[in-house]
Amino acid sequence: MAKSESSGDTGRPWQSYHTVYTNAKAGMEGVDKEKVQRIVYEMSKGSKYFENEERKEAYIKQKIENMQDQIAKLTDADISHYQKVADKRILELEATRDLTRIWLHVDMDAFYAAVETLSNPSLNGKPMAVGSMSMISTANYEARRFGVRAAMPGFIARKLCPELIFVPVDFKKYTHYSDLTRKVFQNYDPNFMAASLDEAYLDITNACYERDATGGEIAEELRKSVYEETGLTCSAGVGPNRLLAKVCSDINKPNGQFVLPNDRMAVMAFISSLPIRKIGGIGKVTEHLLRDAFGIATCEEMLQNSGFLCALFSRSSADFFLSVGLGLGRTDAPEVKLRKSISNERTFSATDDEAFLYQKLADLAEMLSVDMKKEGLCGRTLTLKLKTASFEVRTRAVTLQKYIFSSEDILKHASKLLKAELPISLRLIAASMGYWSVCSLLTDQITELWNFKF
Amino acid sequence: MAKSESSGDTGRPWQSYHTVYTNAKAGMEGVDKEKVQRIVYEMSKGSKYFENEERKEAYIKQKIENMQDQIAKLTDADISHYQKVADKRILELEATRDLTRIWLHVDMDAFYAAVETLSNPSLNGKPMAVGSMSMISTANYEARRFGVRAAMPGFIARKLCPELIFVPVDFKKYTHYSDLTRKVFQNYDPNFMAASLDEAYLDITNACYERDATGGEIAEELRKSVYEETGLTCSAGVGPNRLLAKVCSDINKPNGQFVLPNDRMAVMAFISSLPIRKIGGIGKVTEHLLRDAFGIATCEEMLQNSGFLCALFSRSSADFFLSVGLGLGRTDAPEVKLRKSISNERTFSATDDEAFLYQKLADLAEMLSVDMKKEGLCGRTLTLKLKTASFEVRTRAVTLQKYIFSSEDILKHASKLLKAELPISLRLIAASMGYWSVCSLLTDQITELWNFKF
DNA sequence: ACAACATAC
DNA sequence: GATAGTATGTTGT
DNA sequence: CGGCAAATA
DNA sequence: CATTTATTTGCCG
Ligand SMILES: Nc1ncnc2c1ncn2[C@H]1C[C@H](O)[C@@H](COP(=O)(O)OP(=O)(O)OP(=O)(O)O)O1
Ligand SMILES: Nc1ncnc2c1ncn2[C@H]1C[C@H](O)[C@@H](COP(=O)(O)OP(=O)(O)OP(=O)(O)O)O1
Ligand SMILES: [Mg+2]
Ligand SMILES: [Mg+2]
Ligand SMILES: [Mg+2]
Ligand SMILES: [Mg+2]
Repeated sequence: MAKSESSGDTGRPWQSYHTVYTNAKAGMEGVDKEKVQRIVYEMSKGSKYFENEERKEAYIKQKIENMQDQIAKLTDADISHYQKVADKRILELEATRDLTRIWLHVDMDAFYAAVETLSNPSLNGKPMAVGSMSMISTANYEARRFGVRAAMPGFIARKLCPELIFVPVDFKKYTHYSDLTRKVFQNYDPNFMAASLDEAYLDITNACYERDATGGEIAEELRKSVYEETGLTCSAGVGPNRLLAKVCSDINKPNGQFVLPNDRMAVMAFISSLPIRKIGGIGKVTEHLLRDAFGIATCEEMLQNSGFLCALFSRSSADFFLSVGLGLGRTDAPEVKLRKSISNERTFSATDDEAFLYQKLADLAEMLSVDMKKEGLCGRTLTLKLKTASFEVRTRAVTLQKYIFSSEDILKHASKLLKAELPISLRLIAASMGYWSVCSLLTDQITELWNFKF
Repeated sequence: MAKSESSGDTGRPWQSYHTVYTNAKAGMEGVDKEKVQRIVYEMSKGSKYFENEERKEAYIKQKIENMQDQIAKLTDADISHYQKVADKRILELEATRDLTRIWLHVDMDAFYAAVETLSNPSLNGKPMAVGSMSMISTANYEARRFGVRAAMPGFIARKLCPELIFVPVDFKKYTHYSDLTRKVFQNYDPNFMAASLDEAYLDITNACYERDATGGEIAEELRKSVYEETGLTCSAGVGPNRLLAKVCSDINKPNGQFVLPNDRMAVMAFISSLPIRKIGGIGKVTEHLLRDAFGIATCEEMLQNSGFLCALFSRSSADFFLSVGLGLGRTDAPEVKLRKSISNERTFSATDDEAFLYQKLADLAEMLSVDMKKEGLCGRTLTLKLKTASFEVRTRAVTLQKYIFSSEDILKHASKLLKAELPISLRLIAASMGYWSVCSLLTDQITELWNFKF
């Protein structure tokens, strides 16, 4: 037992430090991953952040071990029972398969960085990152060759690439260009679903029919049009559902596309050897958990372990894993969706100075109130989020009788929540409001009331 | 019964919340007391502090009712008995009246604030308070016009006066200026009695004789001299004893003086309509108690109720009340007085973290030990004072066989006292030492021992 | 309803 | 010297 | 002696 | 958000 899997003890400690940004991503092909990993580890080691990551890793390891124990405890009877459940469920899911729609996922290439390069063409060809010494939002492909990645702190990125140019984040620019891309998307699907500033899902079934074009042709045309309107390149994926389209858009990034035909065999072949981590919704923790507890690394292995998955996960999780194994995804028309929460947060250098913390909270309350007023929102649940000096995250919430939106009300209740945690040394505070069912949009009277103040 | 005194139920709840700083004081003449009272109430309402104040008020009310019951139970025989006791005692006290000495009480005007204004003349004319958002030690007269007062928390003061400037406490400055004033006092009475950093009692009988001057003239001269030496103004009261002199010094504050002649008729006239609260030693509770239980509001009413006072109070309290009615006070030469205790205390945000509380106690023990060494003191009674999260105050004491002074000894015994209270959530800890009769000054050997450390 | 996690951009 | 900000969904209590 | 309350600057 | 600190005195059990 102790003989196998003895890596980690043998003098390469960096191999066990995993971060979001030490992962495969488009543009990382020729990178010396070992070297990047080592530098990231050296720069992180000993920091409060690192220590917290270690605690988290230990917690996850524990969780995996618990799951292994549970698996070991399953009787043969259990196993055959859950296998039946799984098989039945697979049939039900299979029955929902819809190969009648053609979905396209489009994702801009190195979006913020590309926009900044348009604004300042002298950046062209040079390794560049958008963000600060503390945090990078994205990097262009030149920088990615050095291992520089979104979500990597700038000071580590600079170590990987000393000539790296830093450009501060400027949201106004990105929303402007985002709007331009969306004008293009509109032409192919008036009901397209924006997933973020730089990506969208389009149901191009009608577009293909109307223009008598294949999905691939539509994708070419759309990408060309986006480039003409914005000067920016993007990548596209075409497939029978949104989940697959998204996977496809990443395959030939940057400035490429990939089409998965609406054919069950093609889908199953595509899926079979696909690493589960490529699927949207499966992140670092789920990847490790499924690998270490079940030996699952590819999507087809989801199906091979379907009984165990049904035995150990909730209905909704098991359904998700099985549909991943089947290459299923949503094909339904996007519904109009209202936001469910609104928040803001700020990081500062850790302190237990209560006057300082209160002032931060007051600032957040004020900003939050302004944002709520801009959208005419009124909420009932207030959540205070705190990150301690040691990176531990806590949330504290209250649900009120009344719907509120003024900074005074927010501050009043948030203060109480904060007070209950004092004394405490913090590096971040967030204020968030939510829980408006429908009725909670600002009533006209209240709107008047605060308009009066302006 | 229910008809009279129905205030408090009728929508003005703030009228029943009394604090030390909602009281008459020099400089509060043009203040809208109702408004101040209301704001103080609004800012306090709902806090832990407020809730504790309510408990205390309820307790006092109970005490007053008990006293009323006792009064009601007095038989005619009791009454005439105690009246005789009182009359006799009044004669005895009257016999001690000494009109041969002239006492002067001098009290600096807005002392800390005035010193801070000397250090930073740009503060001149602006409302300013010395202290923090939690507690104000004093305020200048500009601030007092807004209702800002010593012992008022800063955050309430800011509500009363948004432009209020806060200056942190700086004791070194105040002792320096205090020393300067005392050099002046010395010239008028080499044995003057310092009552605090900013006030003193002087027996100016000799000074008047030597300079062939009246008390008023001496007071003028002294005040002028203090101003010349320090740049600070003060107020003075002159009278036949210390108690009266102190009352007088407040009458024409700031930068004023008042002389009460050494004449029995003048004293009785002065005393007659004087509110008892003006007398040093009669505070909020005694004022309410005497008013609500006996109907006593002025000093002369002390004499009119002398029988009841003797019936219901201890000998020493009754004597004090009667002498107040007679305008008597101490005229004897000040004896050298040794301090009887030495203590320090610290408030922090309430916690039940035992490691934290222990650390606080260790800090206090260390500070206390240092202070004791500075004065060469050694004590035998150690008192631990605790204030719970709900502002309840507790004290726990031990008297030891040995006299101690080292931080280790203090901590050792204080820890035991604290441990016995755990678990507990505290907002303040104090350590105090006392009980050295005479012998308790540091013996030479011990002195050597700790000198060795320096 | 609340709190902690996981995930994504 | 330095590890973000905004939003959503799931799980367990 | 020990605990609490009141008072003051 | 936030209601001090240091000392003395008196009462009660
Ligand atoms: N932690 C983060 N991870 C990814 N993107 C982030 C992050 N924080 C902010 N962003 C912003 C910057 C990106 O330009 C934008 C779009 O993200 P994403 O599409 O994942 O990467 P990208 O467009 O920069 O590069 P590419 O899509 O070519 O891999 O979102
Ligand atoms: N409650 C308190 N807590 C702490 N320090 C105080 C308190 N009250 C007064 N002090 C300090 C600050 C004062 O300047 C100093 C002298 O007090 P005091 O003579 O009563 O007031 P004052 O000198 O500030 O104004 P004035 O005498 O003009 O009314 O003692
Ligand atoms: Mg992108
Ligand atoms: Mg994207
Ligand atoms: Mg004074
Ligand atoms: Mg004074």
